Amino acid sequence: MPKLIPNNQSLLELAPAEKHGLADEVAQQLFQAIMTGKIMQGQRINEAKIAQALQVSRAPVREAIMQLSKQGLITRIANRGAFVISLSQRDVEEIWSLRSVLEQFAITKLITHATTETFLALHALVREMREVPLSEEGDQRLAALDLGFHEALITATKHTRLLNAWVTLCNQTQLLLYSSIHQQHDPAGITQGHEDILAALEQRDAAMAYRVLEGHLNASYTFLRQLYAENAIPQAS
Amino acid sequence: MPKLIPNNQSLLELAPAEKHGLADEVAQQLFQAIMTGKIMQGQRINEAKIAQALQVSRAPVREAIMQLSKQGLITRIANRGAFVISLSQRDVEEIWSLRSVLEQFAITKLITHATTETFLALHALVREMREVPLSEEGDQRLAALDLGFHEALITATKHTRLLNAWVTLCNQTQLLLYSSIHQQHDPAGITQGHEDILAALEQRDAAMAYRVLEGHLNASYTFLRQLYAENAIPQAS
DNA sequence: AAGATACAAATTGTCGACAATCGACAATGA
DNA sequence: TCATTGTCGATTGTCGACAATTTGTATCTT
Repeated sequence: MPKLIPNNQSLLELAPAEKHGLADEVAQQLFQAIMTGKIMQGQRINEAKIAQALQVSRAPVREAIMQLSKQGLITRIANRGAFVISLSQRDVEEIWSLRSVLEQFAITKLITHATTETFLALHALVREMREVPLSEEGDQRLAALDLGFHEALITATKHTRLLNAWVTLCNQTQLLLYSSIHQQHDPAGITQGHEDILAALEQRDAAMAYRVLEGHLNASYTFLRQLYAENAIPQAS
Repeated sequence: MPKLIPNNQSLLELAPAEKHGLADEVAQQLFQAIMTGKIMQGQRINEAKIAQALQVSRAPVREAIMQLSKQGLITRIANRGAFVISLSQRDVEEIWSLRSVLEQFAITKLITHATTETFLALHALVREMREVPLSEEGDQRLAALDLGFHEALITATKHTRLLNAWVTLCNQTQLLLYSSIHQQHDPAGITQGHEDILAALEQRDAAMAYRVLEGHLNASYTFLRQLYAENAIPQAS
């Protein structure tokens, strides 16, 4: 795959460890294209065109499409092709409600099992968030760090199935945030929310942690709901 | 695909609506082979051999393998092939803990949103369970109905992401039950558990429903733990 | 004998070509 | 005019062959 952008680092380290050669590179390219909005929600993905654009055969493209389908970003319909998922308001409700459940479960586990290394890592993330400048790129970075903090929570539980389920939701969350919103609604509030969650965890205060997490997630959810009300979520097809 | 068993009905109706021709048939065959223990836990899956056995090319076999990988039954490692998942005691703990979380979430939703049709369907399932005879086939059937009841709970929420996440866990649960256990440990207890859950739901008694569900899941979990202690879970490689 | 190296076999990854399928649109008939 | 049917083009599904990678084995070296 000669062409293409050299920038292959994913903002979050959610990339699977498995590497299937070309297919993975294609998958990353598609991933980026979807996340940055180059391929819009609901848009069809043509195997042949992608293959030609990336100078590979259709086989790795098919593989990449199936990978992304596994990650919840693409829907495949038999004999009709692959489409970037298109998220309705109802989908957003599903995503946030399930995320809430999964993250509460993570907190339950961490309340009793969190180690000092976990806290160290989380503190580092919070610190990093504070130093993000207030610009458009900064907001993008902040959104990534936001999800990164939540991912760190999930990862710390060392519950692989929990992580898998969550990552799917995370990808769909990212799709919403990256592709449509280029402006964070309350940077300080997000960072503060993380600090509160972390504090509650360190004090082993489950009830407090639940409450803060709930509020934290609800904030972004209501923000998105409003965007839908304003028809600010672009979609194709 | 000329050969192969005509019996294609899945016990549970978990088969995806998408049909990719040969690939789906191969997937079903593999699914059955894994579930019935013809292919053991941890065993490698050779694309060429499957292709030859089923008289198809490797392409649909690869597709089928990826489908099953998406469903959590197969692990793919780059350049090394696909393997049936092999479940350790820790994995079982993960599966049951996450199932518990997801099903509790389902119950939470149903407490407020369950319709009369939902209750009708659940009652029918319970009734069916009572009529299952006490034989080895009966036990297999009972295990299927058991999961079917839980699936009905999840489906009733109409939360597609919840269902997706749960189905993956359900497949892995089935793998354990079908492939290794041919004897139910407490048929009456299981049926009773379902009745209790249903009753609690109809009375809109959330606390009771949680308690019963928790106990119901814990019973099968401790049963499986014991099987592990007795080394009764066969695995290859 | 233990370890490293080079080769051979087996298996997956990729390719280009062909077949099957679906959707759109034109032709046909009432 | 509307509904039905048939054809065409575009796209996905399948195939067999080849390339790349890994694994196992035999050989060589110390």
